[in-house]
Parts: sequence; C-alpha cells; structure tokens
Amino acid sequence: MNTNTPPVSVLAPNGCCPPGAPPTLAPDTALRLAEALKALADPTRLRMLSLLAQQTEPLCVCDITAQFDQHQPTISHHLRLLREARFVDCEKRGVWAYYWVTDAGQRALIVALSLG
Amino acid sequence: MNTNTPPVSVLAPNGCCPPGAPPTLAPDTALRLAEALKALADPTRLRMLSLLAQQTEPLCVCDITAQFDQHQPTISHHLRLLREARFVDCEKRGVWAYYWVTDAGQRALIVALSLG
DNA sequence: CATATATATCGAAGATTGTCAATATAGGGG
DNA sequence: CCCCTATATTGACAATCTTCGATATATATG
Repeated sequence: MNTNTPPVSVLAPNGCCPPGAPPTLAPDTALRLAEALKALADPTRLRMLSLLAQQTEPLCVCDITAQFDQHQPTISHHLRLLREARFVDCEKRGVWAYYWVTDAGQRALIVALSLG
Repeated sequence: MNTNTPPVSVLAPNGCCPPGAPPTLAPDTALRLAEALKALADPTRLRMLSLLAQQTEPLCVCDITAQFDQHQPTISHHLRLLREARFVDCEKRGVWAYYWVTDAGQRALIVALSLG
C-alpha cells in the first residue's frame, strides 16, 4: 500500500476503534509514554540496553564503560536515566555495581528494535 | 518474575541469541532508531499521531490545531518533524494542507502505546 | 489588483539534554 | 589509618529542542 496518497480509511471511523487500533491518547498518558520514549531515544542508551539484554549475568559498570567511547560519568549518567525509567536495575557488591535489564527494559528494547 | 533481583539468565548466553532476543545493536543502527524514537518522544506529537490515526479522512492543519493548546507555528513545526520521520504525509488542496498517518506512523504509534 | 485566510518559515527566548572535568563517597587491602 | 580503586554526584558548557511572535508564501474571492 502506498502511504503517499491519502488513505480511504485508516483507523476508527466515527471514533469507533477497529481491531488493533490505538485509541485517542489522553494528555497525561501521552506525557508518560513520551517520558519512556525519551529514555530510549539516545543511541548510547539503546546500545547499553542491547548490551545488557544479551548477558547471562549482570554486568559491572567498568565492563559497560569499556564498550563505549564515553567517559565514566557519562556512562553513569545514562545508566541512571535507564534506571529511572525502570529499564534496568542494579545492585552493589563491594565496590562494584552490577546492572541488568528488567522485564520492562526487555520489552522496551524489542519495541524499539521493531521500529526498523 | 521479580526484576529487582539479578536474573539467572536474561538473553543470549555466549552471544548466541535465543528466540525473540535482540541482537547487539550496531552504532549506526542505534543512531537511526534513536532518531525515530526522538520523533515519537513528545506528548504533542504522540497525540497528533493518535488523532490522525483515528481519522477516516485526512485532517487539515486548522482542524489539528483546534485540538491542541499550542499556537499554529508550533503545530506546524511538530507536523514537520513527524513528516521528516515519515510517520505522516500531507497534500495541499487549495489553501489547505491535509495530513494523514503513513503505515510506518501507524506501526510506530502501536509500538509506542505498547510501552504501557 | 486588493484583501482575507491557511499554512510555512524565520528568528529569538527559555528549557532540556549530553558530555566531561573535578570532586565526593565508599569499600578493600596494606 | 592511609591509599587505591570503582562508582556516583556536581557544576559547567555547548548543543539541541520547544515554543512563540513576526513575517513570508500562496490561494481564493471580491
């Protein structure tokens, strides 16, 4: 189907939603979704999530840092944003901090990748 | 499953990907995905996409503008970003510009909504 | 042609974000 | 107790983003 011509019908005639159709987005829902999307909308964070999602065991920050060109505070900053979005979680063991992907983080990554 | 404890196994032991598992993200792929996610990561644009996805017919800019609290240049700016991301397309008829959601835009909206 | 209207573009102000150097915190080893 | 190392936090700066007023463009109408 050619999306460069106006569609005869896209979704939801008369406000009634056909199967699989997104309903109208309430402003507060849009805000919440936008926040989750912002946490994903950075190449470094996407790669971090991908890296963590491939691990059998949680990774410590120094191993994560080694995979990127950015400096340690920057990595720490991105990990914090991912944590605040509940896409990763962490645990301190001695001097080290170990990170892993949450269920929500895995779903988010799969969702992001599906954007092609 | 409790995501607040380190997982025994998340995905991809030894770099081998289990069914449905995201592969490592190449930097250029991450960049491209991040750009698409940025286009989605705004409450106004999410609501615009949702509004357009519900229409049987393309909507003209003045009708879109009427649904939001922002001024016309702001709406025009957001529509441009959605267009550059190929999530919407438009056509001029006389003085009016009519917008509709592309296939990619519909997929993106569904994907965004699936973030919960 | 003059005017009115719909939309886009420009330019600027303010907010947010990504990055890093410097510093703080805290655990482990001598 | 002192030092070394791993990580987090702070503060600064540049870049990017959102928004809006002003203006440009283009079409229809009288």
